[in-house]
Amino acid sequence: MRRVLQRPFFDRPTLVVAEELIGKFLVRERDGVVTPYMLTEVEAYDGPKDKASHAFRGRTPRNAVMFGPAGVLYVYFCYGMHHMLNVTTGPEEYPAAVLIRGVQGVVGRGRLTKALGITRELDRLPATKANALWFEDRGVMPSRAIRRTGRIGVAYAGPLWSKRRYRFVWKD
DNA sequence: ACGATGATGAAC
DNA sequence: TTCATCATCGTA
Repeated sequence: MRRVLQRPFFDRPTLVVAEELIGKFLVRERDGVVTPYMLTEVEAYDGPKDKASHAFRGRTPRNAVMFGPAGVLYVYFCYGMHHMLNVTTGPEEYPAAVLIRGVQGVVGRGRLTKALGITRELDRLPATKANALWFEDRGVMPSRAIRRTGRIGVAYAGPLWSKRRYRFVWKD
């Protein structure tokens, strides 16, 4: 079984998409080489009231893609040296996305994008076509023991938002 | 614990 | 046009 995840998968509540992405595969094609990576760590950024989300202060040129349709890549540059990879979720006009924090063998968002060669060239590209970067269901059963924790690196948003268990990690 | 390093967005 | 901030990481 090998199925490219389509818009209906992403066009659901962000927390549902985030949890279900664990155990799915992020597939990267570079120079004709296709490499699958099983997703092990993600975070949800959910709606205009989420103080930790880029969308909290409304639509800007950078975050506009979060307000668009689901299943689109959102890649941005942070701390002057790291690229962050997200995929948009939920209906149009509702700003939400899932941050990809780790895959099997590569932990950490900055490291992940560096290892897979992900830059803003991929920003705003659809994640639903088998081209450059996409997601697949390869039939791996999601672990029943997915761990849920607060999100990392968002203390500035205050305890209410940083402690919400919007982070999903494969049980290992 | 802290510096690197630059895009971003808000203020002026 | 400035300026503080930042969904981080490596070194100490």
